[in-house]
Amino acid sequence: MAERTRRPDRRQEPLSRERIVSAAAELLDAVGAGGLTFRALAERLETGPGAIYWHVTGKTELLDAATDAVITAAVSSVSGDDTDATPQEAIRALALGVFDAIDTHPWVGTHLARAPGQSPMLRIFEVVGRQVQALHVPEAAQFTAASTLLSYIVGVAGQNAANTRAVQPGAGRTEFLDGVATAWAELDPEEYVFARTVAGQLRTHDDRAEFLAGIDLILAGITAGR
Amino acid sequence: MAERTRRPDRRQEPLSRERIVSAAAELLDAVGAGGLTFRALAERLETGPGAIYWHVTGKTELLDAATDAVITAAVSSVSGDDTDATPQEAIRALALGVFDAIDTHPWVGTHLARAPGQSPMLRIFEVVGRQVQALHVPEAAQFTAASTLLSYIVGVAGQNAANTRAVQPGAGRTEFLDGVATAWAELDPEEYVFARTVAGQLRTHDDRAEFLAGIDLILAGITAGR
DNA sequence: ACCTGAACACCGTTCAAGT
DNA sequence: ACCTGAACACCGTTCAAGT
Repeated sequence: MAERTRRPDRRQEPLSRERIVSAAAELLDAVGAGGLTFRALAERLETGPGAIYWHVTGKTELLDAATDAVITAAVSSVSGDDTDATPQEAIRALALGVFDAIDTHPWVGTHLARAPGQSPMLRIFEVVGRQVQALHVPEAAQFTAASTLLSYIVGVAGQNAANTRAVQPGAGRTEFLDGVATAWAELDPEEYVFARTVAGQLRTHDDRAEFLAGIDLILAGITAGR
Repeated sequence: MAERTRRPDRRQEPLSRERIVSAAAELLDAVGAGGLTFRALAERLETGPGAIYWHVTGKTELLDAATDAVITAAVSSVSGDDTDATPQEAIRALALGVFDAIDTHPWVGTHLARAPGQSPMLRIFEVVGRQVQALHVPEAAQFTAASTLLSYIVGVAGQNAANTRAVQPGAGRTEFLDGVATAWAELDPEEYVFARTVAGQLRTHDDRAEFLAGIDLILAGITAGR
C-alpha cells in the first residue's frame, strides 16, 4: 500500500483546462501580470507551450478564467443570504470581500474592468443589485444605484492594483504613503491648493477604511430621498 | 517668397519629446493601445526606433505623457473658475469633460488607473476637491468625498474603454446593447434574478446620462447630512 | 485525442557606429 | 549632441510531426 502513495509527484497528471487555469493563477500571484507567459506556464506544467492551446484559446481566456475564479470565490464566500444582515451591511461585506481579494491578487484589479461586461463584473452586479432591491429603491432607480456601486468598486480595484505595483519591494505601505504625502506637500501652492491641504491626512490613511467610507457615501446617496 | 513656403513637408523637423508624444497620441487614436509600437512610431516620424529613446525613457513615459496631455486638456477646458456655476454643476461639468475625453481616446481610460497616483489623476482630484470645499463639506470629510468621486470617475472610464474595445466595428452601440440585453435575459433565473429584471433597461441605456446619474448619487450622499 | 517543440512574426530596448 | 539600424532577448501563437 505504501508504494501506492508515492511522493506527490503529479507531473504526469493529464493536462486540463482546470489545471492550466489554476497554474496560471499561481503564476500570476507569484510574479504578477507581466510574468504570465506561455513558456513559463508550460514549464510549470512540464510540457510545451503548444500543448496549452489544445485546452485554451489564448492568453485572454486564461486571464478571464483566473479573474472569474477569484471573483466568484470572493463573492460567494460573502453573499450567504442566510444571515439577517441589513442590505447596507451586506453591500459593505461584499465590497470588502472584493477589495480584499484584489489586495491579495492585484492582477485581478487590473483585468477586472477589461473583461467584456460579462462574468466577473456581472456576478458583483447581481449581488449588489439584490441588496439594492432589498433597500426598497424604486424600480426605475435600481439600475443606476447598482451600476454606481459597481463602478466605484471596480475603480478602486484598479487603482489599488496600480498602487500595489508602484510600491517598491523595499518600502512598506507607510513609507509609500509618507512619500506621496511629502510629494503632495511640495506641489505648486497655486495649482494644487486642495491636494496640499489634505496631504497630511495621507500619513494616517487606511485604504480599506477609506474604500468603505466611499461605499457608505454612495449608500447615503441612494437612500437620501428617504 | 513663394519658394520659402514649401508644401508642409516637415519630415526633417528635428525630433523632440513634444513631437514624439503627439505622434504617439495620434497613433493611439488611430490604432488603439495595442498599436503603439516603437517601430510604427519610428516610421511615422521617419526615423529609427532607437532615436526615440534619446528623448524618452520608454513606452511607459510615452503612455503617461499622452494620457496626461488628454486629461490636462479636458480638465482645463472645463474648470474655468470664472462662471457662477454651483459646485454641483462644476463637478458635473468636470466629470463629463473627462468622460467625453475618454470616449474619444479610449486608451486613456485603460491607462488612467495605472499611472502612479501622480499627474493625471491628481489633476482631476484637485479640481474635484476644490468644488468639494465649495460645497462646505467639513474638513475631515473632504478627502473621502473627493476620493470617492475620483474613484467613480476613473472606474467608469476604465469600463467605458473596455466596452469601446468590445464593440465590433460592424455593429453600432445600439446593436451592442441589444446583444447584452438579450444575453442577460437568457441568464439562469435562479442565479441572476436582478440582472434579468433590469436587462430591458439596457436597450434604452445612455452611458453618458447613466454616468451623470451616478455622480449625482454620490453628490447626494456627500450633502446628505445637510 | 492529445502532446511536442521548432518556427513565425512580432515585440521593447540597447548599443556600436555614424554624422 | 543626436540619429541610425542591426542585434538581443524576449513575446503569443501556429503547426507539422509524433504518440
